Amino acid sequence: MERVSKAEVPEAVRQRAQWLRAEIERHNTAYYVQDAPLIPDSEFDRLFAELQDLEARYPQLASVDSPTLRVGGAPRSDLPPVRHAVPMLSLNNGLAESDAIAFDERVRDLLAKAGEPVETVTYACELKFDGLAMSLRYVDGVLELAATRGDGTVGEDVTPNVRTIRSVPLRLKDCRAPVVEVRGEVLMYRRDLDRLNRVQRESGEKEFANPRNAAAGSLRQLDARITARRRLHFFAYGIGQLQGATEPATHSATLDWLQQLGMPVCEERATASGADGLLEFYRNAGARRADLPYDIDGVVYKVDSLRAQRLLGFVSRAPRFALAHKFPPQEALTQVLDIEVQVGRTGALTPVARLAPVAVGGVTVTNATLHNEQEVARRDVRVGDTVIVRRAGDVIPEVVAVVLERRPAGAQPFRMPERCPVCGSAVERPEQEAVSRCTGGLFCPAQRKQALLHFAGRRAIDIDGLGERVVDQLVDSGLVRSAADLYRLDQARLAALDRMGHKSASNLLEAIDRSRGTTLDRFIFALGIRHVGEATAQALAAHFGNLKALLDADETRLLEVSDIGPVVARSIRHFLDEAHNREVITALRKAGVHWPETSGAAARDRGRLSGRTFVLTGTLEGLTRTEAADRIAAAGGRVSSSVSKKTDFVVAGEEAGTKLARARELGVHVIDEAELLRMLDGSNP
DNA sequence: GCTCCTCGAGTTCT
DNA sequence: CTCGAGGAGC
Repeated sequence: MERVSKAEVPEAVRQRAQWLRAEIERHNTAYYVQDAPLIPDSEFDRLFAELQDLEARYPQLASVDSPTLRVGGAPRSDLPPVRHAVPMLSLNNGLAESDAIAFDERVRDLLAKAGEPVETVTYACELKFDGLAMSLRYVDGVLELAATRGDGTVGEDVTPNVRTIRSVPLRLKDCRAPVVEVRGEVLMYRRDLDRLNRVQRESGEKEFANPRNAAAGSLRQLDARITARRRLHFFAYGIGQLQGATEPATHSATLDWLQQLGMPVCEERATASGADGLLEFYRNAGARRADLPYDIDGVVYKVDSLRAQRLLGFVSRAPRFALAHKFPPQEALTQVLDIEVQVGRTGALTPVARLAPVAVGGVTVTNATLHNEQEVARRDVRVGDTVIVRRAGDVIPEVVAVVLERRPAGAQPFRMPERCPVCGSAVERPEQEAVSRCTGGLFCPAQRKQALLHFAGRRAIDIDGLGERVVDQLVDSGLVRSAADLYRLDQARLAALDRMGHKSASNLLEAIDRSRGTTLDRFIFALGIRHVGEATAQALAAHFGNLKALLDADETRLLEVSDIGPVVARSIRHFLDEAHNREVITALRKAGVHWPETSGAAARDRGRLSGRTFVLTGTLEGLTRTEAADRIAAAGGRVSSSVSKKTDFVVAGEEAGTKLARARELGVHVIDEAELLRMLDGSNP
């Protein structure tokens, strides 16, 4: 045997630990004291985990003042402090499924060591809300004190504010216990946050980055009337101090009891057996996540038996009987490598942030739109900045905020170029409009390319295989200048292009040929007239019946079409008066593009769905959305894009989103795909 | 003149 | 999917 000297702590490690401590303290202050987090939770958790890991490997590093031994920061001074009778602890975190499995193993291990082995542990599973932890003290059944968690020992008195939350009972039902402290979470529903942020934006106040900050900011208002205007919710998930009553024997029974007392308890809870049960709950919650009206950042497992909980006890800052199993972060930090300006079909210039690739919510994000100049200015995003990127319930990533303190020296504010980055034409921004536009028109290659892509689009002329790559090549090589040129392409010239084999060339030619047979509304839509989208194109086609009537119509005639007003009429007339556009239309017809024509308003709705308005949402099984829309239209029905009182039916498929929710709100009839098919078949008009 | 309803346009990634 | 703005109805 040999004596092993105490492991030296390398200097680099010591310095890293010191830096981590300072950094964590700083963020704690920002988060708890200033209500203004500098970095996303996921980033904070990562720093915290790294420090914990270092301290575990080099125990000499652990000091009494290490932030790993504390729960949070100091309470803000302008609200009265409250000392919790029973401390409010935080939970250990896990991200991977293996963390849940390890948790279950550890629990069984410890219970066995404590002399009470259990084969399969029963757990109470709940959602982990993205809100603010709160303790409500009821004395003789009456709400007497409401306090935030603060640092876990001392929080802040926010009683007047909490009284304004409608779901918090001011008096418990049939409660004989002299003192009950209810622990739970205050949170804000997503739609209420959106509403609040709109108000903040309009009044020039700062917006809240997420529901938790909004809840915290709202609760800490010194004027409770402001809190009352912000719609907050409360869910109870446990008990602190309890006098004059015995706590039920299991955690799930405690929640039932709280519910009987009139406390709001989230219905999304269950008991689960063993690690498999935990993972099932986790996956289930993950799938339901987008449907919930509030944000959750994971789930919580607690050993259900209170007796077992007591045996397991606590480590320094968290109970051993509970685990917070988090979802992959929806927010991440990354760097803005560049801000590029894209040119759209109408010449609109859109600044886009090129980002260092970063994983958010399961995908790698490299781009995020910055919408327009005002938007960039509002967030003051600059090249070189470190930014918080979020992929919320929806799919499209957005830059939430800039981490100002990581801005490199000399970073320049973004300026919209005065000349189009593609064609060099002047850029104009009409007074009072948000978007800047390239004035180059079809002279600008970018606009020409976008116009071609629009023309070839699925909902327009529908040329399969004519994507961005091919259009780029066709335009750059000078083969194609307008949509009409597409119909003059031949095998030899196509195959001469890069990465265009014989097979794909003939496929494309075939698709172009197929597209010759179309309908008038698709043709009108394909032209890409400003302010004329699918619906307006359909209205025009139905009203005029043939192309000549449309070409000959003056503004007054156009105004007779429903849904067409002065702005749209002028835009159509302007487009059709342009010699170039007339030439392209003529050339297209000469090239054999054709459609059935009628003499005018003859084709009146006679279908069995005539007069009915439909809205499609979610993924249908047998039909694509486009097919369903076409068939409804063919039967005389109308397909609209948003749900309102005037909607007759909402057709909901899998993973239906906000439209379904709105339909329920308005009491609009919701049907499924099978029912739609029955209506189309006519068995049930 | 105000308000609600719809449509158009722009956008990400697999 | 969301925002902004055009259209229509009150």
